[in-house]
Amino acid sequence: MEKAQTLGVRAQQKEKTRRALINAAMNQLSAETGFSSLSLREVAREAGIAPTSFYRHFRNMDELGLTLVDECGLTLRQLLRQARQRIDKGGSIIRVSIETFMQFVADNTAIFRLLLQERTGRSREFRKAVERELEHFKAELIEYLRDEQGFSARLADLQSDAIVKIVFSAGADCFDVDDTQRLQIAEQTIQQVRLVARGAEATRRAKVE
Amino acid sequence: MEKAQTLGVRAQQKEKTRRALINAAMNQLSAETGFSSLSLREVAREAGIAPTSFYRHFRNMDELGLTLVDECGLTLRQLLRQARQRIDKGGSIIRVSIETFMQFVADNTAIFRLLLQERTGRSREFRKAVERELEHFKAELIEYLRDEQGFSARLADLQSDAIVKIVFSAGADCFDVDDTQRLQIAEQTIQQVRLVARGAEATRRAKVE
DNA sequence: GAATTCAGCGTACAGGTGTTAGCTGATCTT
DNA sequence: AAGATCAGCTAACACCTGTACGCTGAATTC
Repeated sequence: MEKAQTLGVRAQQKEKTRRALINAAMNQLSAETGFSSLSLREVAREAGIAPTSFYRHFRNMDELGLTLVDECGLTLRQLLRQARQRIDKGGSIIRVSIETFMQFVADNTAIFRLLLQERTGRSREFRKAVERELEHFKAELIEYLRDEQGFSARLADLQSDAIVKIVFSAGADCFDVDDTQRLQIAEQTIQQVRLVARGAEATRRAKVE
Repeated sequence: MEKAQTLGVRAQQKEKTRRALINAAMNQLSAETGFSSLSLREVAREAGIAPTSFYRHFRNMDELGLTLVDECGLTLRQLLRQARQRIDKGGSIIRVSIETFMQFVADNTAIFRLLLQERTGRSREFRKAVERELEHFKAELIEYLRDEQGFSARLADLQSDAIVKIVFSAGADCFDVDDTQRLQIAEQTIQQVRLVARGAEATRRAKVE
């Protein structure tokens, strides 16, 4: 709002319909259709503008899609960072992080599905974008494992990679599932991550001795 | 061939064009397009039949897609079973299985991508089908861990689930990658699976004492 | 206050889509 | 040998797609 005032009426309105387009795309994603079978015309229709006006905001649908991927990764990372600050007041970092993650998946199923789907689909550019997001998570995890837990660089990397794979994969399991089942999946994921952590711990000990 | 003789000329020819349709779909999948943006007409064209003749073989494109998913899972499982028989003559089961898996991904990128993609996409029916395939792998792994390695049911389940998640996720990392990088990924995956195994081992010991 | 910018619009086009209906002729059945 | 079956065909349909072109009028700039 504050920022919008300095933006001028024109730019303000433009930003508004840009958001409308993004929201429209997300809405249509929540349905059973994947992003690739989303149509420019339908998105424009739902956003309340003429099909041709779409081009005032994005060069094509792919550009919109990449924007969605970026936004999704960003909000998820912010959420997790907040969660980690919360645990400084006590609590298991594994538990809090995973529960936060699962809550995000439940709240933003459509967009998270986009993330997972485009990881393996469509253009190389899309896959790179998603991979970049996953790398962010991995990097933050590595930092934690090395600095706070004192793991070697190699072991921290190996561990982080495995954990990211497990957690995001578990996120995919939450799609056709109700709340109680989701909690079960979260619980199972927590245990699996602890399994990895324990394995890494054992490996470190074996190397030291 | 032997079976085909007893099938009659008509049914034989029908099976042939059915395969042509399946192959056509796989071919078009190898390109950058996901399954959802595959068209009945184009598939029929590549298979060398009229669009309308498609319906003599599948009720719609989804039915074709489900067939593809089933076939993919089947051949992959056969491959892994063969690999496991080979290791009875010595060799690490983890290494051989994962190397076989990675080789499959390299050889059948298109269809494996379908598997991963439809896991998170399109209709619920598709997701169920893929999930069923993943369950097959998990089940075989559980059996091995419980019977051969003596893990408890719960620990075998937890472990298998984590391993399947890691391995399939690693498969997705192989898409935009050359042979040497693929070998690196395989190596890393092997180490990660060993991490999980070591963690499970440590957990078992802790419980026993 | 005049000139410029530009978000959004309407029209139009060429091409693709899934699907229906009905025909043909080879294969199978009896 | 006669009749039934059925894989594959052509023609046609109603509809949706992305995008090019040029206009309008309000916001912005000078």
